[in-house]
Amino acid sequence: MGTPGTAAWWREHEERLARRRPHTDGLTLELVLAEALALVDAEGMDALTVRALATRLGTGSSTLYRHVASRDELLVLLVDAVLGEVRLPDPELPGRVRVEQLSGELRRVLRSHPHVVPALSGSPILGPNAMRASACGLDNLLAAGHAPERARTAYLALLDYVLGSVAFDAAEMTGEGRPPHERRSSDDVFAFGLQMFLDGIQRG
Amino acid sequence: MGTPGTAAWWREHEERLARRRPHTDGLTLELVLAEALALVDAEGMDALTVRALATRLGTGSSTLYRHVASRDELLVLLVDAVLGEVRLPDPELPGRVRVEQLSGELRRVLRSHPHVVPALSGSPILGPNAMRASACGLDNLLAAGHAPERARTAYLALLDYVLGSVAFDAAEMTGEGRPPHERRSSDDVFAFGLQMFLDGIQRG
DNA sequence: ACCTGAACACCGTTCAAGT
DNA sequence: ACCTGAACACCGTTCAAGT
Repeated sequence: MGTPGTAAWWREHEERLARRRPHTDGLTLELVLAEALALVDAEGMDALTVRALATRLGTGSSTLYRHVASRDELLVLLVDAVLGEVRLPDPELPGRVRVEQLSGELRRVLRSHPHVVPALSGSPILGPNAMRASACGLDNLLAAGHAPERARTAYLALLDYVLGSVAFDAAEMTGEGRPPHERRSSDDVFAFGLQMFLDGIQRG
Repeated sequence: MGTPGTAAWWREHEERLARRRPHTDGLTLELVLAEALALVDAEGMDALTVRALATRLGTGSSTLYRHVASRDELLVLLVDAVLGEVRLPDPELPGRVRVEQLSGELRRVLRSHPHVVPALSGSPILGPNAMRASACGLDNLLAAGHAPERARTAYLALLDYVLGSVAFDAAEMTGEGRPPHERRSSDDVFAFGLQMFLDGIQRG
């Protein structure tokens, strides 16, 4: 079945979903993922054990393996479930505004599930919700007037920046141990970097 | 003793190192970390179990706890050990060149230990080697002519970008499943984003 | 005092036994 | 056929017993 998170794995996973038949236990993959996210949000990633999740769902751990092949697979699905919360910007807006809105929205969603963030760097981000946001991100840069080649490169660089700003929160040194006037809120840092990057590609 | 990776924890850790007395087993923290890094580089982060590391060092797992308080602490120390490989740029060079060189060097070092990268987002990055590179990064931007406030913000944004490019470029869509002419090497993407950002702050 | 074997309380995962 | 209790092979960590 391949490694969870790869493009080939996602293809097989979508197929499996398409031909799934209802389980006789009351569970669905959607319920499992919703409960997993609630558990991670409430108690952190270490608390997401197969056993703890099963208990919250009122079953034994082996039952969960009928919905998910492994804990790794669960994490991959969880990341894409979170990305499903991203709302795409109004396509009537100008390209640069859409770029700003989508970047901010991705950041907002990920920061609302902080314990999921470290899982982002564990495997590729190629699920359906990731691809949906990704296609939008590329479109926005094309709409902003960049040639396809350049738009793609800019999109990838921008994604690295947005994900980096969430994952590292400026490596936590925005503040700690410094006098208040030397602190930057991570929102300020993010907005600054985003503007500098967009200014850079605009005038290139 | 506090959570591994926080500023307070690092302070206590440095104190503890200063007043440590030699162990009668042949082990030192440095040896433990070197072996841990070799193990992670060779077999990945999951292979770094306390037991496996102990076996490689020719002891039992409980012996390691005389050098490291927990596996979490080991990971924090491992990240800083990797950052110790970063070579700082020649201070005679112009500011922008130094910014480019330090960014590229940080990226190079982290990519040479890919299995350590996910651990970067697990805790703050505040160890002595991190701080050394960090001070250099800020200096470079000051030398490039930016006011202190702006230099600090730009430094934090740039760090997010560099770390993001390392943590996520593997994790995504620079290529997989696309025709060759649509692929970008992640080095191209990184260099492009870096130039756009530096152009942006230069003309601001 | 220092070290460490053996034990404790977990964990992800499997599979034979139940329905 | 579907489900799942009980077991397997681990894991990080502790601590009493050894030197």
